[in-house]
Amino acid sequence: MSPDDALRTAGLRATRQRRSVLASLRQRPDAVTAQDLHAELRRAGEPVGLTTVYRTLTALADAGLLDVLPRDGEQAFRRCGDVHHHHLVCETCNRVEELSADEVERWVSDAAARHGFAVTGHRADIFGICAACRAGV
Amino acid sequence: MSPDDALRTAGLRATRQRRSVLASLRQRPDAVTAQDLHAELRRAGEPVGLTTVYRTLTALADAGLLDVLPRDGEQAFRRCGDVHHHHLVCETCNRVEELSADEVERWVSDAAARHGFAVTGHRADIFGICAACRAGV
DNA sequence: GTTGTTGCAAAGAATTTGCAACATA
DNA sequence: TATGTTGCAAATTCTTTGCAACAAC
Repeated sequence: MSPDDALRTAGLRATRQRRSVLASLRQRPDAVTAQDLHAELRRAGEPVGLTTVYRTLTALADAGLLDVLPRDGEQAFRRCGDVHHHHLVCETCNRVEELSADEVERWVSDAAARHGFAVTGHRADIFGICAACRAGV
Repeated sequence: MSPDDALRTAGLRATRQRRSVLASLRQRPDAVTAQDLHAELRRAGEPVGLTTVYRTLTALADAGLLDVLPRDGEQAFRRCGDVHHHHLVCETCNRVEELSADEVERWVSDAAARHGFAVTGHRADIFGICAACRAGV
């Protein structure tokens, strides 16, 4: 999905600021804070008001285009490709890898059905230490 | 695990305030905010300073006894029975049911091994609408 | 042109810290 | 008794809002 498509999906106009925010999010697989993203854009010479960063991230998260994670006292956002969230997270370098998982899909349907739930989404994260970090890189 | 054991595990002394916080957490399956927990304890006639609530929740989360979730702009905490987190969350009433799942355990090991990760933990959440909420209760 | 968006400054909340009195082991 | 804990008030963030200038459709 292109940045402009994403914005359309969220019912937002395509502005320079929002494109910058989306472009930055696309490049990073890990979660980022509004404060950090604001600082990063400023460093990159594409200044966007902190207020706008907050409003854009919140709007995208409301539209279901971003996941929200807690990150010591702050809210961190990360893009989520689709309705299914399967991640492998390194607790040392915070890098995130996407996973695909048929077993999980099946488990989700079965478990929800057993409990009488209508599924709207799911998330499966594995936390660990990646090979590079274990090697001390 | 008893409240006092939990505190010992976290390397904390057993005080009246911390026991109150833990007792309150035990009774609720859903996540709670430091602010809300503080108000609740005050209503229950077991006043604990807001500062202490924050410090206790943070310490327990650091010790791995609590999960931290984002809850619009605030951090919500919920107890997690063990290292495995499998929840069925109703997006309407926010009730949380615990799940067990062998399929998920297997998937976790396999996926991590394929990517060279050393697993430290995992989490699998299913979001949906529970039967009661769908019935309009 | 109409309506949505931006960003500043200010307000509002959440969370943390300093420190003296107090409780636990 | 030695050390960890509490809670108040103050200080620090993080996040939201009011509003006038500006940009997208």
